[in-house]
Amino acid sequence: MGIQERKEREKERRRQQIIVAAKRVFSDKGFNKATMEDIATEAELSPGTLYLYFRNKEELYASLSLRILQYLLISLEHVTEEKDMDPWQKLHDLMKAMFDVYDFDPLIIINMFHLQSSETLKNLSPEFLLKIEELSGKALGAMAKIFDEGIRKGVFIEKHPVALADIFWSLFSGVVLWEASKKFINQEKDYLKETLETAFEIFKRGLKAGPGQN
Amino acid sequence: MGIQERKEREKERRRQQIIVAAKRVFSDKGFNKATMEDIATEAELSPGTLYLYFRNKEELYASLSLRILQYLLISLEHVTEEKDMDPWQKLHDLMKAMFDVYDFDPLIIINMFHLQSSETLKNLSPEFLLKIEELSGKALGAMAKIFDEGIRKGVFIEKHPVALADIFWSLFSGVVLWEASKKFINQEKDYLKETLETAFEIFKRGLKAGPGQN
Amino acid sequence: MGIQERKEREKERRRQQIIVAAKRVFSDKGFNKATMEDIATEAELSPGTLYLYFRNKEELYASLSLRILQYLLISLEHVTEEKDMDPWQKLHDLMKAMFDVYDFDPLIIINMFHLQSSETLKNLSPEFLLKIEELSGKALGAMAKIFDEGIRKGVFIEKHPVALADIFWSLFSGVVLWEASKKFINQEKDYLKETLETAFEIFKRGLKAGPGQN
Amino acid sequence: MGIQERKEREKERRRQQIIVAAKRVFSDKGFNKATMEDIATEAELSPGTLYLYFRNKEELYASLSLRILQYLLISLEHVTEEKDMDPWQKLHDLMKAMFDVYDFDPLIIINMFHLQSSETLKNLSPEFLLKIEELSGKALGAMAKIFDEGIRKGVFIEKHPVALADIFWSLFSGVVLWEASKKFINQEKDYLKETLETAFEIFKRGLKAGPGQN
DNA sequence: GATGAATGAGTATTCATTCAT
DNA sequence: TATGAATGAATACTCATTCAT
Repeated sequence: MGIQERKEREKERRRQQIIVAAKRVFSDKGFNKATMEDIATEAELSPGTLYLYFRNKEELYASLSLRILQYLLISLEHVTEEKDMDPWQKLHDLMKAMFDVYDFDPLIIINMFHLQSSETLKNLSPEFLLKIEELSGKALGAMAKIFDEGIRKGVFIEKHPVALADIFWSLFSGVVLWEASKKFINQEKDYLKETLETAFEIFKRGLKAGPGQN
Repeated sequence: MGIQERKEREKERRRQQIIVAAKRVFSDKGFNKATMEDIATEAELSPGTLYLYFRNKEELYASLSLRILQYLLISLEHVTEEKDMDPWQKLHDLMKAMFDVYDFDPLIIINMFHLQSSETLKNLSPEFLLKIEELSGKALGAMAKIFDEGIRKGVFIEKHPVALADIFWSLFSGVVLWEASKKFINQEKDYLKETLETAFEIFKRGLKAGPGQN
Repeated sequence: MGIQERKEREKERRRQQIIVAAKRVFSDKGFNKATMEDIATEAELSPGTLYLYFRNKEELYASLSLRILQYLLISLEHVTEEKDMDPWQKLHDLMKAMFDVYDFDPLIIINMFHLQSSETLKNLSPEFLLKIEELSGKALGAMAKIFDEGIRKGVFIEKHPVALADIFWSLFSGVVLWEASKKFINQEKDYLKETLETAFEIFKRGLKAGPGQN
Repeated sequence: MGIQERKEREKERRRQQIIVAAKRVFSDKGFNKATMEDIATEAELSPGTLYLYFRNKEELYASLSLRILQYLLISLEHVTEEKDMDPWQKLHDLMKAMFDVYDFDPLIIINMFHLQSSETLKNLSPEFLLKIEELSGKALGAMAKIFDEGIRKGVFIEKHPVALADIFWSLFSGVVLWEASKKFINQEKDYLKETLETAFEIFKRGLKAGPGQN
């Protein structure tokens, strides 16, 4: 049993080693230009070995996104676990969590949007899609819970909490993606965090219960 | 001269014929899985002919996005041309313009995100990047003008108009992309318009000048 | 008949126009890299027109060599026509003729060796091969005649005149080709004429009747 | 170390296996008509494997020439190594070495002229050009050394030894190329060796120090 | 005759994946 | 387990040639 476990841990270590290498290579070259040999070289392994740990290139790629989803989920659970906290404070923490996620790995966030693109999703194995669905479902659910509380307490605008979660996530990911592409077009400096803060402020203001306006 | 002109028009017709075919094929299979032969077949032309009108596959693909950007720009100019219109009304029209764009070609909007991805942008010819930069610059500029007016008239929150334009665009594109990917994960029905309306409402509320809140 | 003739002359003019353009393009890019469109553009004609005057690319290419062979033949006939001239003087004139040919078009001489390569010869139409055979046969024959005279008069070494002509031509073409390739390898200055002179001098000395040596 | 070495030898064996197949196919079809797939089939390998051993088609082709250059160089070194040998004897051995080279691979000599053509040289990688330059430089140098000795000993005509080496090589290669092309034009029998012998005899006679003649 | 738009066969090269060792 | 040599399917792109005008 101890041996079994040690083996399991060893295997997980290898997976991580590969994922770390893959992250570097994919971020550098993008999905198509990155070759399995590049990744193997970066991981100081042989190409064949990668296939002992990942079914194929697409799945290795998707694993990166899974990892950031897991990180996101943990961050979100920290927020939702808190009982009796003011909804505005929770929202504030949620926003902070998103910054954390971005800081954890800005490039892989971009990759995750690539993953979201229908082209990549089409080519994933059903099991993998299921995992992604599960994780992102949980993450969305955690967000929705926060919004739900705020609505029930009468401090957030009365909208469907799931829709609010969707919008919140869309706003975040939209800003990250847009700022990333702006860099290529205009070669601008990195205004992402400022823009994100403004975006979140507007979202917050718009979320506040009370008379709206047309 | 008449002949010159007719030829020019004929040539443009061919370009459109190819673009329409490419749109179908790319939307169906995604950039990588779509082959030039697929597109040629769809356009009822030979592969070689495609290269008489587009330098390469990437540029053909990018042309689709250029087309939607042009459509967007025209829609926006209709809005900005109106003199003496209430900023809220203009914002309302801007939002309507985005719906128009989406209705014009929902799938090609997805393609535009692929275009925005750094991997694609890296492989585009400088001239093309310039065109994209020019068009998206104009579009952003038109949006920024609307926000600028609202700020100067004291009805919009005092933020940098360019940042507001960025956020508005990010929100729109983020929602479209996210809803598109949700379809793959959850196979949900199409809530996009509802979500977009809610998103816009929140944005509008958050934009209103007056005391904000933390 | 006058019309017929004028047409014929007009047609020949076009052929020459194309040949001149082809010469420039082939010399610049080599056979494979040069495209029919390049040549058409250079000749200020359309690609289709080239095919009204030449069956295909190979034959257009071979026509260039035919032209230099014709030039060579004329030069040689000037030499052989002279009656009662000292064989050494004739040999001297023959060598001068080769310099002329080289000066007439150094690059196309290189092309002629390319033509001689089996790859190109394999792909030529039988009629064309026949023309080449005829012309080069005549040229070789003219040379052989010179050597024959020298042998009969007892001033040249007693060898088969055709073999001597072959060797003379081989020496000339070998030096030209070798010097041309040296330019690519060593980027040396152009020693061709000097080398050619030395080569001819040695040949002449070696040709002299009398006791040889092992 | 034993394993390392065995692998190295195995790799070299593969290279040779490919080169041998390439030689057959190129000789048969010429550079352009020969496809990488042809060669792979001939070598009983897959097309992809060729690229594990040669960067591209041009380099595979050039490798054939490199091989004959190496063979030539070794033959020449056998000659130059001999101390205190009569220059005429050395020249005789040099000529014999050229016959050896021709016998070693008559077809590949033809290929070497294709290699020498500027068109091919233009498309070679700098490293490869360097290798060719080095090898042919050494070979020419070895020849020049023989001529230099003969001149210094007063038995050869007083000309620049490098020029003599150039002429010797030009004569040899010119004869081989010309005889090869004659086969296509006249379908003659193979007089090459005879012609070559005569050519060498003339060269030798012309080389002898003493009064020349105009 | 001249055009030049359209053709479509032809191929070098890449790279994810496999499997004998 | 790990290797890495070998595979071979897959495809963008070119360009000689044709033919309707």
